[in-house]
Amino acid sequence: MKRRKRATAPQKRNADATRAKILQAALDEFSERGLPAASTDDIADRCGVNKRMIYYYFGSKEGLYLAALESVFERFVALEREIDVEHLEPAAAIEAMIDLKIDYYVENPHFVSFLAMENFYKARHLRKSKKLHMFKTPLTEVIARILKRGQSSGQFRQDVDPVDFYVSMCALCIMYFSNQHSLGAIFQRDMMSGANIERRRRTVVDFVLSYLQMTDGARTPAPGRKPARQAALVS
Amino acid sequence: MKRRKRATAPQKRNADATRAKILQAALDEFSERGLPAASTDDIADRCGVNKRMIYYYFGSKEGLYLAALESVFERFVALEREIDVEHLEPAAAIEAMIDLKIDYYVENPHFVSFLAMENFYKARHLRKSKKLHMFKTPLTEVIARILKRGQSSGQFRQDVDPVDFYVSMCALCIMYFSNQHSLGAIFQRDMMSGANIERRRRTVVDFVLSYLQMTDGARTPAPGRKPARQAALVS
DNA sequence: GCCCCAGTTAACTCCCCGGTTAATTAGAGG
DNA sequence: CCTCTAATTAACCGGGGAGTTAACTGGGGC
Repeated sequence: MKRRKRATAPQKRNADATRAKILQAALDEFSERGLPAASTDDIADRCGVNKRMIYYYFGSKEGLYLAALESVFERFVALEREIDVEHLEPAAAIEAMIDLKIDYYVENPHFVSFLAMENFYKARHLRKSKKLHMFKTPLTEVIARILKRGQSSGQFRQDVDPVDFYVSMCALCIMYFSNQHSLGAIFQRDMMSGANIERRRRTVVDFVLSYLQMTDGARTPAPGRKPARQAALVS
Repeated sequence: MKRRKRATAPQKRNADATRAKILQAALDEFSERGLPAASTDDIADRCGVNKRMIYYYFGSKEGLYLAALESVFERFVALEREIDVEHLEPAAAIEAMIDLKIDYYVENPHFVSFLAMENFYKARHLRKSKKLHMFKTPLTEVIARILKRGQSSGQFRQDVDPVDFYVSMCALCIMYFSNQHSLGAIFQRDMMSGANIERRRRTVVDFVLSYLQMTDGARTPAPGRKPARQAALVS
């Protein structure tokens, strides 16, 4: 009799529920303390599961970390895949994407933490992930289409590389959150107050649309612009 | 006879040299492995100094980390303090600041690492620093002056908050480097190739100047812009 | 030439933590 | 009701790493 399937009160002997509880606890622990400082004992305590279960389901601490990392990225990319802005005016579509990103960062600090952590460790684990190919953000293609629409209607400039543009948009959105603590400490501001977040949102939209709507070549070139200094660069 | 002062071959019994060697090793170790994974034994080995010396000079692993963090920030702020762009045209001055930042990030990955690490740990150590007040970047004032010049000559838009603007400029510059590994893995690009860095430099300058030179109100407002959603925000 | 202490050393302690062993039990299938 | 296995548990192990102890020494001051 498999009367109770799962989803009711998860008591004893429920593989999926146990796995899920561990994963959630890992998400919390890793994003709070970081990979090296996180302890498997604490993760087990957090979710009231025997430590051995971590090794039973995830093999090792690193295996658990990788699973947590993947789950965070999967959810993020899934959201970006859902967005539908094809029916919007190009400028409104760009704005909608910025809103999506900022809202996501506000509501999912776990993602911001994992991204920062993973970059600190040179994306060692991300690169190892078999799901890496799934993490290529679908937004670059959405952006490419929006840009094309905006360009053919004459609203947007012509010389925009979608990936490069995506990085810029992303930078304007995420850095405020990923660096909120140093910025907050140095400028003595509460970066997470509603008013400040809204101000940020407006600035980002303003920046991005200014760039896109700037007529090609209209920008005053700085006089005496020195050529790119390749010599100073590594590799 | 204090014949050899220091700076020649630093052999035995040289407090300053020992302290400096430890600090340098700490810089390397912490930025490579992170605060929790860094080991005092390894730091001692790295610079050929007895582990006890770390405790003699810095009190604890955390004390050493704080000293390293402060030294990294001090050097960064010192550089920003040195820059002189008052003689340049406003647009060229902005460009010079962007160049300064990008060059610095390219040449000082330690700074990028420490900044990311410190933010991951919610700026816990930075906030504890007695030198925190020294880390308020002098660039915001420089920026304020440049903006004023650009505004009175009619080249720049009027409604720009210096701190907000600084954050945006900084975001466009640093995120490319702080997130180089995840971006590189996902987009399969070598973010640190000379050509890609130069492309980045041009894009950032383009973004920032487009924003500043955008005539107030010239930007097409997106139709149907929904009002700011305060409700969705935390606190 | 001697004293004294800042600077240096090796050896040690203790505990935390990742991972393992082996025994135990819930419950599905026959 | 019995069996067999997936799931769960407690107890244990070994290594690494932060921090300490106490002995020692180079060299400046007198």
